[in-house]
Amino acid sequence: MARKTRKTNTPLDQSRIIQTALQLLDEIGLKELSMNKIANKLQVKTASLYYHVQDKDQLMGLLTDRISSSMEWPESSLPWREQLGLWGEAFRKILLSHRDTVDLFNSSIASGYDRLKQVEKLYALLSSIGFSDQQVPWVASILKNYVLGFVGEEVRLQLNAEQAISNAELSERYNQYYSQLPSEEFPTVIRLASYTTNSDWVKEFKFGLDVLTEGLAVKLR
Amino acid sequence: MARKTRKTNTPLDQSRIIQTALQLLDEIGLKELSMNKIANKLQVKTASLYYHVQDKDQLMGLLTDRISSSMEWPESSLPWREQLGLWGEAFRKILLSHRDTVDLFNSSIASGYDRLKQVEKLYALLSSIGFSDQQVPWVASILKNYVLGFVGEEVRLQLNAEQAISNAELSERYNQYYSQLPSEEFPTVIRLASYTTNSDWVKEFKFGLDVLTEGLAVKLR
DNA sequence: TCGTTATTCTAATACCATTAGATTAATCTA
DNA sequence: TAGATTAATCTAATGGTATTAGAATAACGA
Repeated sequence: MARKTRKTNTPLDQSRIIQTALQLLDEIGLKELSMNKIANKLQVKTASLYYHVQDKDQLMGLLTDRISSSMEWPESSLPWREQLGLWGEAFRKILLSHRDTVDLFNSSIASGYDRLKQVEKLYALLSSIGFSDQQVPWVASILKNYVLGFVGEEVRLQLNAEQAISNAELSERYNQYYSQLPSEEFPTVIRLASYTTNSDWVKEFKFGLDVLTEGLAVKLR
Repeated sequence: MARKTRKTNTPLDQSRIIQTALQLLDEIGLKELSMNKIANKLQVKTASLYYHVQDKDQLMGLLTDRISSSMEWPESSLPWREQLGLWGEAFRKILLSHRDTVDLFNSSIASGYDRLKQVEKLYALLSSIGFSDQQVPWVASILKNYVLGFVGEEVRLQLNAEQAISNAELSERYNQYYSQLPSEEFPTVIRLASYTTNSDWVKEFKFGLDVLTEGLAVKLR
C-alpha cells in the first residue's frame, strides 16, 4: 500500500558493492578482504553479491578501475619532462589513495574502461613527445612499472617502520641475520642500513623519475 | 633389529619440503600451491609440514631464497655498463627459471640469507661504480623494480598470447572493449595494439635497461 | 489482484591454513 | 638389551574461504 517504501534495506547494485569493498579495503587490507566480509558490511548474505558480480576476480578488477578513474592528468601544453614528472606524481598519489592498491594493480589482469583510458592518455603523450610506435608501449611499461615498484616498496617499508620501535627493530634484524650469520658477509648492507630504513620518499621518487627522464631524453635524440 | 632400515618413507626435512614445493610450483602455479598438495606429493599428512616449517609465509620466503641462490654474477673486472647489463639478464633468468617467481618475490616480505646476499653484491657493485651512500639503495631499488616489473608483464602477456588463438583474442578484445565502448576514445591503443601483443622481449628488455643505464650515467657525472 | 520477473536467501560443496593432543618411531642411557 | 626419553608424524578439529543450485521472497506491470 505504502507508495515507495521498501521492506528491504537500500537495494544492492554493483556500484554499492564496489564502494563498500573499497571502504573495507582501507579498514582491513587486501589479504583480509573477503566476499563474506563485504556482504556483512552491506547487511546482506554472501550469495547475493554474485547476482551483481561474476566472481571475486572481477570485483577486484572493478575496484582497481574505480580507483584509477580519479587520476589527475597534466596539462599537455607543458614541456614533456614536466608532464612526465606530474604524471608520475599523480599516479603515485592514486596508488597511495587506498590501502594495498599496488597489490590490487599487480593482481588484476584484465583492465576495464578507466584503466584502459589511462593507457590511452599515456600512449598519446609519449607519441606526441616523439617516440616511435614501437617504443611507445615500451616506454609506457617502463614508467608504469617504475611507479608501481616504487610505491610498493614505499608502502612495505613504511609499514615496517611503523611496527619497528627501536627495540623491535634491533631484535628482529639482529636475530634474523647478523647474530646467527657471519656479519662480515654483509658490510655494504650494514653500512647503508640507515639510508635504507629512513628515506625521504618524495626526494627518492623524483630521483628515480629523473633517471628515467634523462635516459629517455637520450633515446629521443 | 635390522641395522638402519626405516619403517617410514624417506624422512622429512625443510630442504625436501622446499624442493617438492618448488617442483609443484612449476606444475600448478602459485595460486594453486597449498600446504595440502605439498604434503600429498610428499606422501605425508599436512600437519607434518608444520614440524619443519613455521607457516606458509615462511615456506614461501624459503622458496624465493632457494630460487635466488642460483643467481649468476657478472665479473667485476668489466666496465660498469656491461656489468649492469649482465646483472639484469641474470636476474631476469632467475625470475623465468620457475613459474610465478615474480609474484613470489613480490609477496614474500622478509628476505633470507641468499636474497640478502644478492642485495649485498648489488650494493657493493653500485658503490664501486661511484654512487653515493644515499644513492646506492635508491639505484638498487630502481634496477630491481625494473626487472621485476618487466618480467611480470612479460609472463602475463605471454600467457595471454598462448591462450589466444586468433579466434579467442578477437572475441575477447572486441567484446570487452571495443564493441560496447566508443572506439574513438582509444585511437592510440588501437593503433599500437600489434606492438603491444607481439614484442621481442629480449630487445625490449635491453632497451629499458639501456634507458636506465643512460640515466644513471648522467647522475654519475 | 495475479502473474511474472528480479533479487535475495538457505544450504551445501569443496577447498584452505593452522593447532592441540595422541600416537608412533628413533635414539639414548643404564 | 630393556626402559625411558626425545623426535617426528598422525588424527581430528576449528574456523575460515569462494562459489553454486535451487528455494523463497520482493517488486513490478497488467
